[in-house]
Amino acid sequence: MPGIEEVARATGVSTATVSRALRGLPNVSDTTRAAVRRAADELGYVASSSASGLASGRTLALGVVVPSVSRWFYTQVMEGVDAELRAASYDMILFNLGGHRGDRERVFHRSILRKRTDALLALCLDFTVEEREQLASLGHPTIVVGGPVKGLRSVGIDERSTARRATEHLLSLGHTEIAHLGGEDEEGLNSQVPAGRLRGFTIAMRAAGLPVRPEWTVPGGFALPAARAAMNRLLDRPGPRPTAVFAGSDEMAFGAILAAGDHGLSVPGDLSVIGIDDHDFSESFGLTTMAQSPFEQGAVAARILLDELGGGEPRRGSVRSPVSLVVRSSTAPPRGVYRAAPSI
Amino acid sequence: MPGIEEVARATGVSTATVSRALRGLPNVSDTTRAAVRRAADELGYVASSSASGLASGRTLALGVVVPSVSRWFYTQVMEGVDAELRAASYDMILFNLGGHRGDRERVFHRSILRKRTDALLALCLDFTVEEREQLASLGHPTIVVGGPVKGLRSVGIDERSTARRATEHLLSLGHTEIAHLGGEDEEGLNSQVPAGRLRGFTIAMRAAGLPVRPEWTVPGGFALPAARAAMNRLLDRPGPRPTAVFAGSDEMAFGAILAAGDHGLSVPGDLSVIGIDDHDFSESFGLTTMAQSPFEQGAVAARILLDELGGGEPRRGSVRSPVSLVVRSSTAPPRGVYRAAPSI
DNA sequence: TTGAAAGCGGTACCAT
DNA sequence: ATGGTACCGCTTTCAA
Repeated sequence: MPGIEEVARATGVSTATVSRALRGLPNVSDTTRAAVRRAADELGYVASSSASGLASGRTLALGVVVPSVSRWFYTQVMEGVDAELRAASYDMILFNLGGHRGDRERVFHRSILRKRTDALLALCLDFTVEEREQLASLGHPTIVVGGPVKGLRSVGIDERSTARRATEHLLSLGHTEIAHLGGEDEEGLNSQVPAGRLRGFTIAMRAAGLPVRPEWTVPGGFALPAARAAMNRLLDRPGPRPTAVFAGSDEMAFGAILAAGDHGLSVPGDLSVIGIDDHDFSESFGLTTMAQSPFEQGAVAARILLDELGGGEPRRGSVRSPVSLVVRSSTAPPRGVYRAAPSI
Repeated sequence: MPGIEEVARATGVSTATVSRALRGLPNVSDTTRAAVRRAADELGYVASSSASGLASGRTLALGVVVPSVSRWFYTQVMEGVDAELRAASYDMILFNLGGHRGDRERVFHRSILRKRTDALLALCLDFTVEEREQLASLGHPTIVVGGPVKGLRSVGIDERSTARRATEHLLSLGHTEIAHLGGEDEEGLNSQVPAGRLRGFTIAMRAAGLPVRPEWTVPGGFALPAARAAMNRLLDRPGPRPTAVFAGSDEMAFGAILAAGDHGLSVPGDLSVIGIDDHDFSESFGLTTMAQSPFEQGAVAARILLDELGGGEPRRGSVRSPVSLVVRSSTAPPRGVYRAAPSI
């Protein structure tokens, strides 16, 4: 592990010139630069990030705060962020809250504030007032992906209109008995997301003059097993059953499809199911869904931060990421409703 | 963002004492330590990681090299690693190869070798000779999770015996016509994993006196859609069909189950399916599988590195992580085979 | 275009 | 138990 001095010695120039040459700064003759590069290569010299970080004040690292690392949405965002970081030669420091509310404070104090990063990207988190102040005091560019946070820029879809469009798809097929399988508020997670989706559902139902039945509005926990159980409980209820269900995420939609199977109901024959996400498995399951691209959202957010770090004007305001309806085979008109085939 | 000097000034002690007090080192009076702690808290002082890293030579960060971040196994390992790191107040630097072979060199050069980390944990990667030398020259403790690498310690399951046991489960049910849906060698990924699983399958079949039919030994790409397509092609073939399939991962097993459905075959009636992993979705799909715990593997590997960094004796040799057969509803005797119910 | 030298903000050794 | 003080390895003026 040679230091910069060795390279300087080998090249016969000063460490200042080595530093400049290696970082591509101007005012270094081509011949010198080439010689330095070669010497560095041969010696296997790589600058110490601690030393350059200390001296320059920039760490060339981005902090990413995630609620957990094992959910489709988060992994996709991370891939998107990472793709941008790689292109810019930035490293990624992963601050995983791992679902533990208690560790959250530690992550903030011991890690995020340690100046290990030049900027911060947070996923689907709500911040407390104190946390926001700490972030602000760091003076780092910050951005949020997935769910707006008061006082912070964000990149994400319009939760409400996405949910509304999903619901309208079911309505347009002729459904009127529609259940809502939603994500619940998880501690510390951004509650705007499930709330916005429920709101969009409600708006669509109201606009169609339909009631939102509380007993058909159930929390699905954002994960397959919980959603399946919740849907099974819903289907177990005496009385009429819904003919369609809007799930707040594709994973929950998978749960709904399985629950339908548990009850001997066919999809979409007896139950139409629509989700939000376009999960990697959705095509395989023939799930109709509102597709979003968390990869793109992560990439866009990372770009914004990198641009700012690169000296660009801070980009104010939030970015709305596009969504699109992907119709597959999990939605169809309810039994008894026949419509003319669309003309070609 | 106050520096250590401010804290020293506020407390009336030297920066040396502040440093000792805050890091919990001995030889600091209780009263002094308390005063320093309070002052630091009030001022919002947090040591700069660059500065302490430069001065101490330790970064309090662990590098984790992953082939990609969006696969179940990797995310689970990451969670396990992270749990240990949090407990030890270590940060995690994520080096994602993101599937790009070309970026791999950059990751190695620009990032891993930048001394940003104290130790390195790699997932399911094969290293080139050159890469191994670079790692060695870093002098950092290194470990691999998932698939043995020559010259490096590793934590992982016994691929071969796991596959053998999975196959034996099918054999014990009376199956003789068994297909193998395997992962293929992906560039830069550890080829030992799919190879070991295929080998274990072959061993079990041979031991049972059964042939391994090449046309029933198909690559499934380790992901659901590809596996489904591969299985569909297999089932499309004229002639006899397998009555069971051993999938090299649960995700591929899901693909096999869906492919069975595509062909109007019932699982396990017409086709038994077994996988390896115990994926989050496996219980929901009733998949029989050889369960492993990547979370645990990640945690164990991280512990080994942390112990070593903490001054413990380097732990030589590899760790075998346990697996267990979890029988669910995707496996049953082939049609026409009746066996006595097991006595209770 | 290049070099000299003063930090960057801590840590750790040596005194006291 | 505490303070003084050389560094740690690189970046960045300022001069030449």
